[in-house]
Amino acid sequence: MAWKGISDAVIRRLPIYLRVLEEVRGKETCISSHELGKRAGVRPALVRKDLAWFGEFGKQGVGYDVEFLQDELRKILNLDEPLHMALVGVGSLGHALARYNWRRFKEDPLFTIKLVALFDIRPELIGRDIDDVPIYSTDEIPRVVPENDIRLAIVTVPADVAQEITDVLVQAGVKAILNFAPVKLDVPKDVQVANADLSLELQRLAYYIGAQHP
Amino acid sequence: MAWKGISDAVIRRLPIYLRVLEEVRGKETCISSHELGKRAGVRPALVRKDLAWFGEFGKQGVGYDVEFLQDELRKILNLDEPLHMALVGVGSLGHALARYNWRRFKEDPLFTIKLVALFDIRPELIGRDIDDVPIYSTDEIPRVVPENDIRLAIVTVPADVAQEITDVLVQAGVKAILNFAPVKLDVPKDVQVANADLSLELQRLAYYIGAQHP
DNA sequence: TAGATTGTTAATCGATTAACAATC
DNA sequence: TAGATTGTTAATCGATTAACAATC
Repeated sequence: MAWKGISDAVIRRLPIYLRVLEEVRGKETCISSHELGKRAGVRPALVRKDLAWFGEFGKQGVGYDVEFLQDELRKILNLDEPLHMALVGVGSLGHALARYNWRRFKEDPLFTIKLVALFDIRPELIGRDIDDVPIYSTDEIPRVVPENDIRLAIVTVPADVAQEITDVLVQAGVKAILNFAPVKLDVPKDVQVANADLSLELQRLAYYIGAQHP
Repeated sequence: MAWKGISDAVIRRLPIYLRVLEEVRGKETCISSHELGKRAGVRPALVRKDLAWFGEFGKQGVGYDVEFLQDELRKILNLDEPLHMALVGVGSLGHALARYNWRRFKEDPLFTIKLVALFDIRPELIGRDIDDVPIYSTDEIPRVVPENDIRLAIVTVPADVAQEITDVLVQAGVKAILNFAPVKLDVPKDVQVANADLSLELQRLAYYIGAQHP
């Protein structure tokens, strides 16, 4: 689905709501913005405002139908159909994430993000697979990405080649990147990057240590 | 060091500035807010405002002394002295992060966050080590954490035990947690949590796929 | 019906940006 | 000195919260 001009702050909360709905599903058929907010760590007014951007999903005096809202949120987030993902850089972190994602996908039928290709530069890895996901040469990105309709990629390559790999991925049609390399990636405006920069997070956390910060 | 009431939005940018300074160091002795901002992806006015919270580090007409500013930022972030960290949950992700962090620490003398203990529940792992960092039983957290002055922890345990482990860590004196488990952790106000929730990030990215979002 | 809860508007809060006097 | 750039104030922008009429 496609909405325009909705703030990323809103979009970030939708997957959190989705997680709460998944927890609640089966136990309750209906949930109020108050309850949903409490479990998500968000004020009820903000829950209602967030949802109202996309439609009128609730009933006054009652709340939101859990399954209905879940379906709607999944449509909004493009999680109602399989989404093909690649991972570039099968080092120890890449390897771990490949296995992690695969397990997630196997266990949860609602997790539609499917890892379909791995890429690495090392010849000894190419042609092998991890949990049935094949490892290709990075040279093959321009062929394999379009062929498999891959739109999403995880980047776990060393910092010094991250930009280069990103350019190739974007050129091949990737629209969103989860970046673990400690670099700010330059991408066209129609490509989204989420940074999972562990060093930055750890350095930030360090600030809150040592003193009695409230 | 201890400052009060400074927004987390500001703190999050300091490690980014620090990274830029590290890149520039040796090449330039001085850097302007304009140049620092350009490399960090932040407007110059905001760079100056961020730094001004902590002191007057610049010189009019000149800019900021690179090494001096680096030192100051490192003091502010508590990165001027070693900081001991633990990792709980030596699964494939935990294992990868343990190796990653260790390498980072070895290679970069300025990276002072030191991984000193690993914890897991599986008997076959206990007593072994990863790159010389010993694996203890999770039962040992209450003893090992204070003994090693561990203030920071990475949590890579399954979701259903993450809260329980967190409670034990906090009880033992941990002040900041980098959480990879897909759960919202409840902690006292004086403990900071940074979430590295990959599922949430991937689901967010999914939103930006499929339509021509600007 | 009476109580509860939505969707929405207006008020508040906080963060970013623009502008500029001070000064190196 | 003249040009450049800081630290800081005021203006703007955007996001959150509070309040409430509508209505199930």
